Amino acid sequence: MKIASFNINGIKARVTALCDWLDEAQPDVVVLQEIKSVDEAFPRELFEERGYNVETHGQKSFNGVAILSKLPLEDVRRGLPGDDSDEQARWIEATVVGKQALRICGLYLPNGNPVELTETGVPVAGGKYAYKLAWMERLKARAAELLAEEMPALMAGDYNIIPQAEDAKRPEAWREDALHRPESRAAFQRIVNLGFTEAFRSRTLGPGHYTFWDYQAGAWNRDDGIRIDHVLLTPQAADLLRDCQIDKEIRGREKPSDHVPIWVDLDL
DNA sequence: ATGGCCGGTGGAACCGGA
Repeated sequence: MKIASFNINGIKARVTALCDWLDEAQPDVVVLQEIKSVDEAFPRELFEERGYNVETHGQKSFNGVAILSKLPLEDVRRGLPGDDSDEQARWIEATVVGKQALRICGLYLPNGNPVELTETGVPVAGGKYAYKLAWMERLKARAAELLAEEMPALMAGDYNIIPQAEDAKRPEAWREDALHRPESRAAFQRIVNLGFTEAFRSRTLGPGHYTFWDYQAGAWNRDDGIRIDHVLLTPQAADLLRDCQIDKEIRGREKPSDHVPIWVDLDL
């Protein structure tokens, strides 16, 4: 079963590029981020006519996540638990019903910039960096629940985290950035440390593997990228991992997203 | 980070992104 994650940066602008990639890559399941659309405006027919079941969790203008699945989806949940006042659409999960059930979580983790700190180095309450770190605490809590269920499950999406220096072409440029600051990396590592396997790094070592290239300053032409889209597997899912790849060439096409898909192949 | 952008909104600039 091939399961992909793709931050499309706006469904309206990405209809052609997304459908072309779906037709070629033939993923069984895709989690999408930044659909930037309300549920009613999402062009679900385009995917239904390709055999996908469609579940969305959108909002106007920003954020928004979705799941496309060729197999039936059950027990769909929208919104990351832990803060009822959080209005941002960044989390959707569902169970894919096949021979064996697989729980799939799609996430769009907050960017966190600009980083605002008090004189004592504490993130300013109400600021974007504090929101990012608080969101990651909620993610850790949900992640721990997932592990406790002891079933094949994964959390895939745009984590907006550069885990290690080798995950950026120019790591020094990101040292103080919300994507790579020590607090951000530590929060990501704490989640992995609960018992997850980071799919890509479990199979591919070394620098030069990226999932995002900025539209600005010729970043793509310089291969000035960062690796910020990740797939985290529970032990029961990690045991089924056959492959994990980044579809890099997508970035060089017409009207691309600034992210490219990452996918895993699981033996189920 | 950066020389250089892009998408959405709303119908011009501006916000948000990473």
